[in-house]
Amino acid sequence: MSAVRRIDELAPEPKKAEWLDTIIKGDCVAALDRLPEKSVDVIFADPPYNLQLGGDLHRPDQSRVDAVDDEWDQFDSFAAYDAFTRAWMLAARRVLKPNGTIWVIGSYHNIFRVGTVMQDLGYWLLNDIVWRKTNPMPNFRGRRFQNAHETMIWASRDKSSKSYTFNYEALKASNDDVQMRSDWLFPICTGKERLKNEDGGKLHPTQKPEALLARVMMASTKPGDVVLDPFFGSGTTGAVAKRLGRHFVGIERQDDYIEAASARIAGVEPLEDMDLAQMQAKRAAPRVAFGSLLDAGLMQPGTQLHDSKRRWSANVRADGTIAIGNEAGSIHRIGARVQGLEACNGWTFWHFEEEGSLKPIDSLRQIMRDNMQGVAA
Amino acid sequence: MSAVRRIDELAPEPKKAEWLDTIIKGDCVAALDRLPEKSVDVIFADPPYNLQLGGDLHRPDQSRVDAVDDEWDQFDSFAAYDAFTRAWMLAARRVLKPNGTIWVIGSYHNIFRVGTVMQDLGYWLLNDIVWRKTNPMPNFRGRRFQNAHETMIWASRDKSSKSYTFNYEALKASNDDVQMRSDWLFPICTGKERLKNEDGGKLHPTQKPEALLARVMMASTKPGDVVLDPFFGSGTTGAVAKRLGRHFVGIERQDDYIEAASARIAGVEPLEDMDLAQMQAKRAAPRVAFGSLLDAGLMQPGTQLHDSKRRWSANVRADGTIAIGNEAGSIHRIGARVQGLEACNGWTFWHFEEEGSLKPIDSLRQIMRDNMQGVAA
DNA sequence: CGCCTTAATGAATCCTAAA
DNA sequence: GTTTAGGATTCATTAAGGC
Repeated sequence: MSAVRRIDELAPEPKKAEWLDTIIKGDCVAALDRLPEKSVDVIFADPPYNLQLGGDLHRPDQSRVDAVDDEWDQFDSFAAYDAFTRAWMLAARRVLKPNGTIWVIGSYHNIFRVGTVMQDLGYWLLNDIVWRKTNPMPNFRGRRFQNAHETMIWASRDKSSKSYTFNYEALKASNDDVQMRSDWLFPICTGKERLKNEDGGKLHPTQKPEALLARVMMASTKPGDVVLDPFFGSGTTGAVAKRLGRHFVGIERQDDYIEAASARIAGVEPLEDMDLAQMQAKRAAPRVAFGSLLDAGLMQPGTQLHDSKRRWSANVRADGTIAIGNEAGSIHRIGARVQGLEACNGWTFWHFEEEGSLKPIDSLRQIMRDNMQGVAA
Repeated sequence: MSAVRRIDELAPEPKKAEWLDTIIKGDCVAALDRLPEKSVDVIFADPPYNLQLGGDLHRPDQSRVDAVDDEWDQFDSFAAYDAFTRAWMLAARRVLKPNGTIWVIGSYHNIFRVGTVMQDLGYWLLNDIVWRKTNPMPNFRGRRFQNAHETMIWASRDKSSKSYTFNYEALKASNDDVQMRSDWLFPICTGKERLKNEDGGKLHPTQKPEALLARVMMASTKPGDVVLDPFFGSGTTGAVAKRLGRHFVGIERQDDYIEAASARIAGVEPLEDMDLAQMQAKRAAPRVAFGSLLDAGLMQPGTQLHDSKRRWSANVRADGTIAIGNEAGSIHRIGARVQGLEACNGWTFWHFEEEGSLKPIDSLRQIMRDNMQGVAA
């Protein structure tokens, strides 16, 4: 059980080892401003949305808002919340790697303002995810629908960042081989998982279930990634990150939360590397050129290739192209041309004859890849 | 079958009989400005989503996705979209009765801006409702979660309006005697319900299902109420209003939509009063994904799975896949692979050890389903 | 007519490494 | 920064066509 370090005052330009897997005490904007730019892979944020933010609310003109003053009107309070949101989101964006992504969770009270600010700051929305609660609090007055969900926004740092982490294949495999949808079903955090205070009451009003964070991290991070939570609270982000072999950084203002989160995370046992291994994505598999099948002797020049229904046939040539009559080109281009399509995956389109039946040439590529295993790229 | 009147130029200060159950041609702000203030009970609005699509998108079979690229969905910037939204929402608010409510539907492209504008204008948000689609379009490139829902915002005119219509008891009775949640499950609009153009293609790119509108009206209107739709389109709001014994007003710019909506509504037969009560929600059998067993703590990463005769063993990984050596995949794919089969039901094939005997993992699925009782899948 | 196979399609911000 | 080319990617439902 390794203790969790706490940082009361982060030094300017700190080394990574100083802040990794720590909880930083303080205001989230001030702490974020001390962290190096482009240093975290994913941010998970559960910002407050009640307007009593302990005097931290400032109007856009920097005048301070008294959060319990009934006199300021609705517009003032929304503007103050927007300014607060803009401030921490801007600071968070500086810290995020160019291909990093951010998750923000909220309810209808604040999520629309959060989403608007995100778009205005240049974040590029990837999905909005609905957390459907199996056991939500009932509506007691019977004047509205039971508020049975919360909303998460998942966004990349920029419109142009395309290489963000998304473990599509693993998510699909874990979901009975159909792609993961934007609506997730989880129970709210109760029972032994819920941290209690000395009175036996709940320590934190909005502790999120670990299962929710686990799916977030399994979807959008790799083992060893750094996950930052600027509103650390009870430390769910840290606990799940540690269990899943990810690094965390938490920022939190309240001492009681920091203490509880530290103890909680210290008690977490990380999973074995073997259990954390990532399912190999096809698009990440080593590139195999069709010509290399000839080099390896798995395919001979002059072999006839056919599509699965033998509508078309092509001839393999010694230079790694295939030809139909006078037309020659890659397995992909010729496959596309015969079908009159823009594109075609030649590996799955073309087949060769073996023992009387047609087998896709992709099976030969698999043999190539198996042979390459253990050979440095 | 009563014809639907069309109004090309609404007179100033028109009598109610002039505009009730009509379709007004023109820009929605101009038309709204002609209607009397505080004259409609509920507004349902399906504004442009500002989709901001890039190039073409193709399905894996290379067919092209017919995208929403209509002129009315093009905006130069978020600011332009905000201005458009503020204008029509302000005009709509003048027309709404003090105890009236408004529904606005959108996706993550626009709904955050819509919600922000609503709050800024003084609308008081009552719920955000998630329309979960049973049959959404997949994500074809595997780069995001399948976008499987849209969001509706339900709001009253003012924070102070308390006497808005909400048929709590009727909804609860129609929902197996549990209160209606904020997540609703409906199929998208297809089949015979979908209006077609002369070419047999879809008449309108975003026609909403009648079931969705029916629940909206059953929840928030009384028979005889007036429902206004400022983006009338194919006239779903009018068709459902007429069927449910409510009045409608539609505003629409395009002649072809007005004509189709008129014919559609003229063919609607209003329900008998008696039948109005029994609008029932459809429930689906809950589908359980293997990964959700891990989420729920019923299965731990690192657990060994075996077939019933212990010929093969596999290791459960944290991402919800299982692995034998280097090969990882879903319970179904790995089960199929070890047997050399095309397919396999992993739920019945794989077992785990408990108290010395092997139990199928399907028994854990049953526990999940029991826990999920009452929550539509 | 029924049964089985194939095709079509829906509010979509949907690729990426190498040259 | 650009362009080029390899080659990876889909779920539920309706409707039409074949036999």
